[in-house]
Amino acid sequence: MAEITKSYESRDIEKKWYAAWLQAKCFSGRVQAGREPYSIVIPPPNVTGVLTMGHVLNNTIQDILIRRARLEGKSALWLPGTDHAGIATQTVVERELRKQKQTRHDYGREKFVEKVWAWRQEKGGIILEQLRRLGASCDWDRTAFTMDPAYSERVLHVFVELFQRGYIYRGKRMVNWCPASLTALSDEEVIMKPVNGTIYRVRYELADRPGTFIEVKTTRPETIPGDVAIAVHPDDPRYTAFLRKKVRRPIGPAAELPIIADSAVDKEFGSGALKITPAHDKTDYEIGLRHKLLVIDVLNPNGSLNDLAGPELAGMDRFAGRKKAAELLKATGALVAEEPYANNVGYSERADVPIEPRLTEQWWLRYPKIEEAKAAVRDGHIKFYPERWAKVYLHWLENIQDWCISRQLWWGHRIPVWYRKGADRSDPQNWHVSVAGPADPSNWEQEEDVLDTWASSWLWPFATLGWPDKAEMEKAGFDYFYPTTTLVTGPDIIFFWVARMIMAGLELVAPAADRRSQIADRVSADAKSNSEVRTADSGIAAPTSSTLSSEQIQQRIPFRNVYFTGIIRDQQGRKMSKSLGNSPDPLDLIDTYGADGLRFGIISIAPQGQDIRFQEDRIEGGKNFCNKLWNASRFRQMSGEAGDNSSLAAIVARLDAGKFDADDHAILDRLFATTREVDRCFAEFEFSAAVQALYGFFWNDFCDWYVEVSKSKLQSPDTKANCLAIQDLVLRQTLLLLHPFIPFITEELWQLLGYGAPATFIEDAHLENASQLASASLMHGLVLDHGQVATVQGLKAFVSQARALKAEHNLASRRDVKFFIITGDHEWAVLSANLAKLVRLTGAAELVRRDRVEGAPAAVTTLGTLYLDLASTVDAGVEKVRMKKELEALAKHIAATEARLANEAFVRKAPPAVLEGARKQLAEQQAKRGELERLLKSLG
RNA sequence: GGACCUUUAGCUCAGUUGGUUAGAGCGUUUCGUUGACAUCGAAAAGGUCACUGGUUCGAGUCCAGUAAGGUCCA
Repeated sequence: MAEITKSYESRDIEKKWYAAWLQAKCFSGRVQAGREPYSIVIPPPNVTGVLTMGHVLNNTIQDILIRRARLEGKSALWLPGTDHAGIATQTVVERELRKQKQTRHDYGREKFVEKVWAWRQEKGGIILEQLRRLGASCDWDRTAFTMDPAYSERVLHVFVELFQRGYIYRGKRMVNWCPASLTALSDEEVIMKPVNGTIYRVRYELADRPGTFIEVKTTRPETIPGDVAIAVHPDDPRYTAFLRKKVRRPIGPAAELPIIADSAVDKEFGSGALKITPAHDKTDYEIGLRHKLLVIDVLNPNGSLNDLAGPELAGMDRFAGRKKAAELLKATGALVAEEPYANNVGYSERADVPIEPRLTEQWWLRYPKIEEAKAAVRDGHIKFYPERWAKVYLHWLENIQDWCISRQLWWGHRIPVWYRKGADRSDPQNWHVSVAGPADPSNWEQEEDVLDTWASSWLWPFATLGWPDKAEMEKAGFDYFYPTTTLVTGPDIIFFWVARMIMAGLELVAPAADRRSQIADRVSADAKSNSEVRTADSGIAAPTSSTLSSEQIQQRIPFRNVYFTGIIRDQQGRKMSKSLGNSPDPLDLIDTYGADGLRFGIISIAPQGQDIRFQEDRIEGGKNFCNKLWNASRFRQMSGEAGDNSSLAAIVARLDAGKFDADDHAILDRLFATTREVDRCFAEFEFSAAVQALYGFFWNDFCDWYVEVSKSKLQSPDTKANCLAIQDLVLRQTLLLLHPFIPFITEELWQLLGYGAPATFIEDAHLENASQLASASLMHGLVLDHGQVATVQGLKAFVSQARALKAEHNLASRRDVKFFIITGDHEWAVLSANLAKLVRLTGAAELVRRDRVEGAPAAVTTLGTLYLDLASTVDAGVEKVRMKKELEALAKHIAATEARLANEAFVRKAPPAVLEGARKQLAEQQAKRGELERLLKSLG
């Protein structure tokens, strides 16, 4: 067996083991009869993405779950991939073209898309490579991409299917238009931002009564050329006389605008009159519809003003146009005032420019299975961690709006709709909707728009598992792995992705049982539908008009648990972002601290459901922990020959129950308790608590105490073998418990210490839970004495007080000091049974029982009064001050405890255990006070 | 305007159904290289648990309100 080197060097070890795992196909998700499946689909990062701290956290958690599942004997699948990120990717490639003074139009659609593919081949998906550095144990052979031919076909199938089911329609409606990306956006892609702007008070002159005006307030004077009316509330007495009169449009092409009454007008806002510009405001558009008003669009798609805005404004950018419009209004005397105004403006999420409400033809989706989607979460078929996100989710579903799924982009899934050439596109008679396209393509032209990226990734959990093709599903193990077990993602995409996947699964996925009955149904029915996707062998669920049953919901949902991570912030609490440059590069962190160090560090600062303030020193702490683990293993290796380490049973067989002392009982008791605690943490998705429990156990209980007492036990041939067996038992279990968190170092140490069968990996071992551990040891006659934990606590406190006594007298480095102790027979029995360890741990020459000690510094412990043999050098004055201080603190505690016990209500109502505890405490405190007082007196 | 979250040591955070003297890591001070580890060890200092009121024998923990900061939705 190779020797463990003095310090842990992560780099080579990580490389070595990742390659070995890949070679052995450790990560491939296989259907294994008799094993419970555990599956996760990765939230597909953008193909343009690079690894951020958010990815590190998110993917580390997924890897932890997957690796733990493997150790528990489950058959685990972690399915990786990327999405094509329509706008982002197209923008990246267009930016490159712009450097050569070219646009996508110089290439044309087909050539441009080829260019994007070329970019993707060369540079896309870097992030998947980076995940390997982190140790992610994804089944890379299954790597999916939303633009893969097979995946694309599934996306189009779904479009056709939902179209046929009546969920998809085409319509001219107001959309959120991004003037930078030149495409429509869904409501979710619009971010409301508070903006400090200006509001303009503008007066419109009545056409038939010059000199009389009606005043409105607007933040957008550049749209006045698009005004078609002035609206007031029908019940507003100020304006009754004005109804049906006309005003002159103050700028832009001359026109007379009717004054109309509509109850949508807010009487309280401004003067109570509203200018109506149907092309550029959603409310105005609706008012316009009600009053059959014209729509005058004065903007070009890129946000500049067009000819309809009039010669003074035409060609100007909308913001320049706003200023110019204000000047024009001023010049004509129509501008009453400009006032500062704070309001919320919608911004494009990707391009970060204000969006324009714009009337365009788009494809819309009416969401399917909304009620079932609510029930799935409300009734606990899908569990959210932390739970509170369920409220956010349900609230969104309560107020859900149709989804604009078309995008005016070239990179994406082109909508599978063809229009008859030269015919009216708004008439469905002239449409052909299918995946394959029309039989006579020369008579048709395909829809130019592509689908929203989320309209492909909402199928991710099942489209990556071969759905809906029966043969592909079989190959991918669909019936075994679906519904997936857990989804790990950020709460920022709860609407974008999580909710939509749930609805998609509920509408579209036919689980095995359903598929069988569907086939039966279709055989009996005379197959009227000749739809290409409705084959009896398809995984697509048949359309249902009735509400899904609870059982159907359980089978169709895409995942059972959703874990929402926190958001990683910088020291000032700001979100980490590329533009702020406040995000460390995870790869640098891996270079500095190791992948394990980074993983351990990030998990230790990520409590469930809370945002995380990033601290590099915690990552350093992760590295230090790895080093500690390394060196404790090294100590084990240097302490003596490895016995039979090849299995838990072999190690347990080496335990000798007759040789157990208090420390042996206590460390195993703590090991079992820690195993239980980590179990609980996994059940409740509390990863940072698990890491803390493991850290505390390993560093404090094992290294600081058990390894130290081992140094005495190993000196004696009588206790050595048992002590080494205990160390092996603890190290073996600790490595298993830690492996999901820090996979590389645990694999290396597992191998170096010989805990596995030859040519196996740590993941081939089975992780025993606490009761399995206990029964394994019971088989060898070992019954753990829980009471010894308290004995060891007493010994620890004793050592600590002895050390403090030395430190207070500046003796930390001296080992020749002698301790005396005055104590009872029972206490002395405990002390003498552990004497060699105690002498070593306190750094003393010896510890001697005495009946009397005079004038020496002392400490009162539960095991007796401890004296430092320094009678000649001690400063009685300083000692007295120290003891008086201690007595003061003690007096306070005694008073508090006495008060509690004097309270009749407490004695009557408190549970017996609490009462007993308080009495015992009081007795101990009083005894200690008595002893301290005696010591003080003896100092004179 | 609605919903949710946060407020505990100098900093970043734990604190599970209320129950001994509220914990950890980092930082700070002092001491220490004795054969696992200086990526370490020992000791110490450091907290009116945001505020006010309530429930209770007992509140960091439960309830109500207030304040400050943050997130999402409209």
